[in-house]
Amino acid sequence: MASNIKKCPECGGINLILNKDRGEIICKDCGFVIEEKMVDFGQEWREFDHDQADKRRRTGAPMTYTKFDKGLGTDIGQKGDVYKLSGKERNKYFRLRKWQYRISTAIERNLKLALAELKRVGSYLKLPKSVEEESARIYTLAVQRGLVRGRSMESVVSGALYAACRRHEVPRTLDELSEASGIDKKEIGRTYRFVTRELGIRILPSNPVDYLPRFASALKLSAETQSKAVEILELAQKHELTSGRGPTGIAAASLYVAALINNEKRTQREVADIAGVTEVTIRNRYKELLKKLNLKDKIKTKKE
DNA sequence: AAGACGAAAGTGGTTGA
DNA sequence: TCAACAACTTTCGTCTT
Repeated sequence: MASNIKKCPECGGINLILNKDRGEIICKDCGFVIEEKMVDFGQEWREFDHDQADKRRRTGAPMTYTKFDKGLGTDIGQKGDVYKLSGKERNKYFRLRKWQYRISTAIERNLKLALAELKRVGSYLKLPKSVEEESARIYTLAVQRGLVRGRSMESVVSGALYAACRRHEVPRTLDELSEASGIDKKEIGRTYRFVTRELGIRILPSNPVDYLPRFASALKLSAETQSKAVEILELAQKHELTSGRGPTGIAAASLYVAALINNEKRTQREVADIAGVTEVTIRNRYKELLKKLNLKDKIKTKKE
């Protein structure tokens, strides 16, 4: 705690004065300006009771796409002032209310359902909040563009989630999403492509490296093996072994090789199951890795 | 006996005419 | 729109440890 007390660097005094108006901290003893041009993040008003708080606060709850109206609901009022108006004006209000109701219910009812589903799948896959937000945004856009028509709501939700995962570099495989949402893998892939194309969302081809940590921990591999796998992967990318191949296959093969080198052998079967590819694919990638990267010697020396 | 390896045939998706 | 094609899977038989 003692180290937390600020001392004046000039004279060593501890009588520092915070001058909020000027944004400065000044040493009372020697007048040295320790910090200046500070930004005051506090509120500049005071609240003594709830009424005053309501009046003085200028912000509300944080805005979020995971609420169907981004957390900012506004209705055309029903009670109070309306009844002070008469005749025409009052009817106008009622008409507006009716229209707002009609417009909003169609889209919002859909959004409410979809976002509930989105959260369910998201939490099942243990996705970070940022990804949920992103996919909610994508879904909202899709609904507004009428892209859901003719497709099941669930599949579009899954597609949005998949896209969001990719963009945030926490890729989940289509299989995982399929399992979590109960939607056919092909269907998710289709809507994913459709939605991203229509919305002009640019997705980088997913990087095998992003899969490594998850696979590695699922296989209970050591951190060294994991970083070894990253090394191998980078080498592989230099030799252009990665383009055109499925990223999961490459990631799996790198892990498999890395495990061999570090004497943490896993069977091809185990690695394949977790990565969601077959042994054959791992074998093919594995073969290529050995050939191009001259890793054969390394494995042998370890074995001996 | 289990795991690794390889060949052959099948599948879904992309591409180019 | 259709055929060719590459990547990946499935299946199955053989080899190694």
